Amino acid sequence: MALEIYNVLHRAKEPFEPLHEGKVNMYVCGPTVYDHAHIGHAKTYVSFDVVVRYLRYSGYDVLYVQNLTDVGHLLDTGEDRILKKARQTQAVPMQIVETYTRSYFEDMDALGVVRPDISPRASGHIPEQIKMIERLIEKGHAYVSKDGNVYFDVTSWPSFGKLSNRQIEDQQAGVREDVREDKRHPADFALWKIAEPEHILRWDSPWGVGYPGWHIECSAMAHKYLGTTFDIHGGGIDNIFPHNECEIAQSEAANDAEFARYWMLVGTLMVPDEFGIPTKMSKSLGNFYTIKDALKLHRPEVIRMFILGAHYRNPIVFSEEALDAARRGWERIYGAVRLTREKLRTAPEGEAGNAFLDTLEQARRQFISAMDDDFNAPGGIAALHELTREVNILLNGEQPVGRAVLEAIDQTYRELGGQVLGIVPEEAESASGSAEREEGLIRLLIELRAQARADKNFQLSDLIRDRLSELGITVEDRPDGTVWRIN
RNA sequence: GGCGACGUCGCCAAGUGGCAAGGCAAGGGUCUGCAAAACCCUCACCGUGGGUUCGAUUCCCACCGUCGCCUCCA
Repeated sequence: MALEIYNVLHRAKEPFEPLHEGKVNMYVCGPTVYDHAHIGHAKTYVSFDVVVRYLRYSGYDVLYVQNLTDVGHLLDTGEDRILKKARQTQAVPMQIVETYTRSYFEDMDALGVVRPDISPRASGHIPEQIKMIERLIEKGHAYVSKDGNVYFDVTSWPSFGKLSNRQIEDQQAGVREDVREDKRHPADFALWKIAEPEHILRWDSPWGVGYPGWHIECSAMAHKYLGTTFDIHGGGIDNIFPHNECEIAQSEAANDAEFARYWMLVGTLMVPDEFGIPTKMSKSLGNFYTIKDALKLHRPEVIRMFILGAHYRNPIVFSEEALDAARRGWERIYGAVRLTREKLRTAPEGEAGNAFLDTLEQARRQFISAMDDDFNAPGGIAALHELTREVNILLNGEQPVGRAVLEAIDQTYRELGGQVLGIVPEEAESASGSAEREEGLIRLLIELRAQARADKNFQLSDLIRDRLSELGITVEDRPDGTVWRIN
């Protein structure tokens, strides 16, 4: 079966057929860089990371663009998020942007999220945005208000609302309307705003000194780097309205062409509130848990395992217990990988045990069939778990296993668990000078302990094991020797 | 009020018109000097009520419940 994607645009799974064979152009809405990223962001970007990795694994040439919003994203009060943070910390706006952009990449790198090919910033694409706004005005889809702001005229675009299936007249008009608004229709949205004196993030434009609306950046930058029509647009489901909807309307109105062909939206990460009711994790609610904090307690692979344990479209509820369960499941898989690599150190040459290659092939097929089904990562992980049982049986059994088979096992884990899902580390632990020395010392202690065990001096052998355990090193005795790992 | 998603074993979570993956936890074994790990065994009739069908957890309707969005949020 070939790849199918659930297209939010049509609320159905559809065979994936890129515009240009073998090539995928993809855009994902990135973060607003005014604070550290939290694990809700991790869910979205790890999810799309796996999408990109799997597409590449499947042989597609992917161009992945993910923007950074650094201007125009306003608060209820009308204040720009970036400016507010700058005022609070007595910094200039671009310092804030730089600080949190670096923080964002630091977190994503730590989580093993492959960087987008292009990470365009809104503030770096003001001319492109102005140009698009001009086109919209020319075509009669936007107007300059009496206060000098430019708005998109939703009544000029009948298909407005097609992604979220909303009829503008059905919405409760004025629910959160700004009383100062000078729009023709409550649903009209800002393309360009005239800057108040204190609004120092400002640019010249045909309509006066001001700044772009939030939505126009994605349309302008997607157009610049991916063309008028591209394959996949991704983001969090919480931005389906108004943001994604506005992107579609203004892009299709300006370019006379379909915007994105497949829309993929990721379910929200929730966190229990004080009463235990799941609530969306968000910066504004203040109930967020930063990626940096999560990484202090958990390995990146475990955080990925937690996120990928549910299908990307579904919401997940965050808790330490859930992360803990993910950790145990991950340890099971990684334990088999480690055992494989340990055996590889001393494996005999040859094809012994090569009947196992069928099992590997079957696991790969199962994995691919899950991932081809709208990137069903939980199904992919299940395939890995089932493989892991077979690997454990093989490696703990009596039959000799040759190097060829061990290498094939390792390779399967590297590709499916490493390359695609990013939950299997490349190498055990890094081999820096001090790490090598540490490893040597641990092996020395294990040798001494083996001697103590041979002498039935269990008091000493247990002492060594206990003291190593206190240092975070677990020792396991196997029939063919002792293995160890750092917790 | 409108739009959308969801409700599957103690917990997490896939899935299918024809006897319900996987993980965690739990109980019982095997192995071990003792552990640990691993392996084996045990552990669900799919929110409620209707309907369609030879047959529904899977399709349709209603209801109950939960969440998201309705111009701050990945």
